[in-house]
Amino acid sequence: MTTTSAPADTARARVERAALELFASRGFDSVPADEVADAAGISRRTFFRYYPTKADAVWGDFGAHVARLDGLLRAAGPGRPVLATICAAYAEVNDYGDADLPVLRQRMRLILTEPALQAHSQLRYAEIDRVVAEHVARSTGEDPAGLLPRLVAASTRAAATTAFAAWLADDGSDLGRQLNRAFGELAGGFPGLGD
Amino acid sequence: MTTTSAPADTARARVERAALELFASRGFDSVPADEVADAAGISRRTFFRYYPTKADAVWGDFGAHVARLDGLLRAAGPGRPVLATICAAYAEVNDYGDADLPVLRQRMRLILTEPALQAHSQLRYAEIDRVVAEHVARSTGEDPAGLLPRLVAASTRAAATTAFAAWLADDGSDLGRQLNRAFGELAGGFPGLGD
DNA sequence: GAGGCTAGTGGCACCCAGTGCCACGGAGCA
DNA sequence: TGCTCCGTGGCACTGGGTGCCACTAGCCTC
Repeated sequence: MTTTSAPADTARARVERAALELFASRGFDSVPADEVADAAGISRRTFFRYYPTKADAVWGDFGAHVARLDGLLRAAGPGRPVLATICAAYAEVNDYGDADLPVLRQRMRLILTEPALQAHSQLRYAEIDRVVAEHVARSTGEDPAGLLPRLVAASTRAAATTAFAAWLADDGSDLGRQLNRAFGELAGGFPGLGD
Repeated sequence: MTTTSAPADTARARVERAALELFASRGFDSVPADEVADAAGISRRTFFRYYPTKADAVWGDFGAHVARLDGLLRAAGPGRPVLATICAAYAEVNDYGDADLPVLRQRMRLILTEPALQAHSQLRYAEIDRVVAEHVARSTGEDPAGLLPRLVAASTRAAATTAFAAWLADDGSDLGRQLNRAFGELAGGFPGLGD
């Protein structure tokens, strides 16, 4: 869940790199925003102009990420199997080159383990859920605020984050494979649980 | 998701009531902790001894809630259908008398709509997920940190919060019924989506 | 009953996230 | 040269959260 691999030595990118590095080595709560700003060569005030909260610096250009997901879902159009489409879209949006994987791991490790970032993530996930729920609504003709679209959005997102956690816990594994496994279980209604 | 109906005019309970009332009427961010403390007749310092964060005041005694869920799941024991057990446990833990429903609505409306509380909720949900994942692990003999237990915990929780949202949006509806609907869809693997 | 221990409380000072306001400086243009 | 405009930095302020200390009420012991 990040931006492209464009090296781009913009101030924004420097902030993001400094944030990941500092937070990963010393913990999110132990590094004041001032220090990240210093490391990136800007003032604290400017830091908060680039990223509205300290947590946002970890997420990079997440808006573009959501927009990309939205584009893929809209492109898939209705009529195709919904869960499979969502899974494929998640996989494609999170398909990074080998060079970018370490950064992705660092980012996701922070987001999944640091409590403050874990909390913040809910707000970001809500953006994803909105986009996914709209796709389900388009596919089924329901109201995006109805139970089914919301439920599909929330549980596919649960599948995605679980896949991320599993990928993170296993150094050798492939993210796409974990996503497929998780979505497979979900789509099957969890067979083997005895219901 | 709250404590029992015990009226209990303890300072803790007064804080909780004042918090719900003030936050509901003026918004979570617009009410400083000082004011909640004042309204409950205690100092700001003492407020933060009762509740470690301002957000926690909204949740009441959530630890007891989680403990109750854990107890129900352990009591159900392995061998029973897992999703059905989880659904029943969620339903039972959230089965309030008519007198307490308005408070529950107020609480859940805050948690589901106020961004700061939405973010904070993730930390609370993590406690639930832990308990549910352990139950799945007991039932299947897997590692609680494995993909399936985590996935079941995350997606059942997604079902539960979605059910809450639907219940909240529809004044007349019954929470238990919404939970059953959501869990039914989940357990069926979302038929009718064309996968 | 006096002294002492303890738990709950309040006050104070501090750190830090985030924000509004203003001042500065450089780029572009007339 | 003067103008505007934009990005930046500094400053001060609000508010969440915490560590520290002082006070008090109860309770226990001698």
